[in-house]
Amino acid sequence: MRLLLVEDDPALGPRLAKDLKRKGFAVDLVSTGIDAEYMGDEIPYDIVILDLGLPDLSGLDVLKNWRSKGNNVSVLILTARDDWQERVDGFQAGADDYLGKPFHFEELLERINALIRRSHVKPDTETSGAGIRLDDRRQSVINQLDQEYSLTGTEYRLLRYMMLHKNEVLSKQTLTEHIYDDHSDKDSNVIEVYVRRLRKILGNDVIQTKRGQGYVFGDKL
Amino acid sequence: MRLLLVEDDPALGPRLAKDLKRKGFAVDLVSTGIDAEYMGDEIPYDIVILDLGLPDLSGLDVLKNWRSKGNNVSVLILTARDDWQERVDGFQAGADDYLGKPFHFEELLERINALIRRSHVKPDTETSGAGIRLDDRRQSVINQLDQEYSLTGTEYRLLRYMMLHKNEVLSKQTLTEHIYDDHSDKDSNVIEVYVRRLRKILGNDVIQTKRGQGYVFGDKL
DNA sequence: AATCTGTGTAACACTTGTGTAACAACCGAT
DNA sequence: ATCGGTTGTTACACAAGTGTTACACAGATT
Repeated sequence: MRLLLVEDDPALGPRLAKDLKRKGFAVDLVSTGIDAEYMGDEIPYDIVILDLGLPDLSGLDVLKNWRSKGNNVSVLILTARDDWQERVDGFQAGADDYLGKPFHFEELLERINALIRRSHVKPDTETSGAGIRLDDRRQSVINQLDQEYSLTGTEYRLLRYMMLHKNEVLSKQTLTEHIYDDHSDKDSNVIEVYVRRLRKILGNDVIQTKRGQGYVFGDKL
Repeated sequence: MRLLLVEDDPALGPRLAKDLKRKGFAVDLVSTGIDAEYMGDEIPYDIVILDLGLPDLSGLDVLKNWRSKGNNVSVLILTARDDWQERVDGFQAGADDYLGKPFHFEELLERINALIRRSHVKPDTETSGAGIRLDDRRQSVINQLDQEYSLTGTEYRLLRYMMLHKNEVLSKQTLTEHIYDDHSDKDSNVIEVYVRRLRKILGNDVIQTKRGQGYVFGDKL
C-alpha cells in the first residue's frame, strides 16, 4: 500500500513515516501543500494522510483541488484544531475520515486500514482468498493447509496488495509502484523474485502468470 | 481496439503507449499534429487520445479538421492546461471527453473504456454474447459450460473486438487493422489461426465463417 | 565485532505466445 | 464431378517473457 503523508511538524512527520513503514506501507512524506498536491497528481496512492496546518496552501485546498480534478484517492485528515466546523468543512471538501491530534498511533492505523478496506471493496474483498488468510497484525499468512508462515516486509506488502486486488491482472510496474516508495523501476526482476518466494510459501496455484501482462491472485482457472 | 495516441512529451508518450498495449490496445504513437491528422485520415481507429500541446498544429485544429471531413472517431482530449475555457473549446470542437494532466492511468483507462462502450452501443452491447462472458479484469473468458479459460494477449484482443461488434461481418483485414498496430497485412493466415484457437476454447458455434467476406461473432443462425 | 536476516541483482535455464508454413478439407461455381 | 480459391488444422521456430538459483550487500541483532 502506497501512502502519502502530508505533515509539516518536523518531529511528528518522520516518526509517523517510520512507524507506518514498519507496518508495511510504502510511505512518501512531504511537508508542504504544493508538494502534496504535486505528488498526489503524479502517483496513484492508496491513501493520503493530510495535515491541515501547512505553511503554504491549506490542506483543505489541496484536497479540493484534487477532487476537482477527479482524483478520488482516500484521504484521512489530521489536524490539531479539533473543532466541529472544520470537521464539516473537511468532509465537504471530500475527506473520507478525520482524526484530531493528539491521537494514538493504533487508532490512526485502524482508521487507515478501515479506509483501505472500504475503498477496495468491490463486492467482497477481504484479505482472504484462494484458501489463504492474511494476518495483518502479525504480518503472517496461513495457507490452505493451516500452516502459518511469517512474512518479511516486502513479501507482506506484495501479497497484501495482490489480495486486495484479487482477480485482477496487475502489471509488474503497477505492483512496483504500490510496494515501493520511490524506486525508479528500471529493469529489475524484483517482482518476479518475490512472486517466486510467495509461491514457495503458498503453493503455485495461488498466483497465476499472465504472460506479457502481469500476475493475478485468485482461485485457479 | 486500435488506438491513436497523440502526445509529444518524449517521456510520457512511450510510457503511456506501453501501458495501453499491456491493457490490450493496439497503439500507434505520433508526436505531431500533421502526423496525427494523417494517421487519423488513413486508419479507422476505435479511439484517439489527443494532446493539445503539440509543436506544429494545435490538437484542436486537428480535431476540427477531422470533424469537418466527417471523421467521427471518439476523441479524448488530454492537456496540461486545465482551464475551463479550453474545456469548452474542446467539446465544441467535437471532443468526446476531456482529461487534464496530470492524471492517473487508471482514470484514463476507465474513460477510454467508457468511450469505447458508448460508441459501440447498438441496443445492448456488453462484453457478453452467445453464452460467452469476457472478464476484462482477468483477461479471461467463461464459456457456455461455465468453464473459465485464460486468454493470451492476442486471443483477448481478437475476441474483445469481435464481441463488441457481434452479429457483424468482420473481414480479416478489418480484424487485422484493429488488433495489430502496424502489421503490413500481406499474405498471412494469422486471423484464421487465432479464430481456430478461439473456437477451440469457445466451441465452434460462436464464430461463423462468411466465406469470402469474413467472420461473425454471435448466436447461430 | 560477529552474525543473521532481509533485500535486490545478476546470470542462466526454461516456458510460452506468436506468427509462418505446409498441407488438408471445404465450398461454390462452372 | 472437377477445379480454383478460400478456410481449417497442425506442427514448428523463434524471441520475448518468466522462473530459478546463488550471491553480495546493508542494516539489525547479539
